[in-house]
Amino acid sequence: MRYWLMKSEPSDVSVDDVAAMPKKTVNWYGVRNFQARNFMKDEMSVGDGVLFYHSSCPEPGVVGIAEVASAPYPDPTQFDRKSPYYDAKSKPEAPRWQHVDVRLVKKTRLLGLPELRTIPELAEMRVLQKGNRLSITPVSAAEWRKITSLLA
DNA sequence: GCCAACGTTGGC
DNA sequence: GCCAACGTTGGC
Repeated sequence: MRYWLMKSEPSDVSVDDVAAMPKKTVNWYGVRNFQARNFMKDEMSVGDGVLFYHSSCPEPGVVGIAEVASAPYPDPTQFDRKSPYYDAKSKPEAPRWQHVDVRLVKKTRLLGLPELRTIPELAEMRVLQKGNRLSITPVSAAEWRKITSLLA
């Protein structure tokens, strides 16, 4: 059992959007960074804990608790010529981009970036480091416990 | 809109 | 394999 923080732009897929989806589940499409992809492809397991994070918005921060809900499989947007995530270099017989499904367990209050920065136990979190851009980052068990306790 | 950080591309 | 140029991310 591992823990992850996954960023989504709410203008694309917000926590409320996921709450409204069948089974509160969304396929985590659009990741086009190899490091983030490798976390989904190689390191995630069904049932892993996920912090649902809103980025590139007026109030960035954690807005929900979710879980990994599938094994990795090819992101369909890579083959969709109309999608902004279309990748001409990816072939169906050798897909470049694998992703997982994510199921929202519960929407929480906003635990905003400024508040996250005030919590000493979270000082090492990847998402709080300067220059961090990675859209999926590992979260330690201690960080997970701290954050979920604040959101309980 | 700005800009720091950093991943990717492509010439050599 | 190096590295400059370029594009993107994402907070402010």
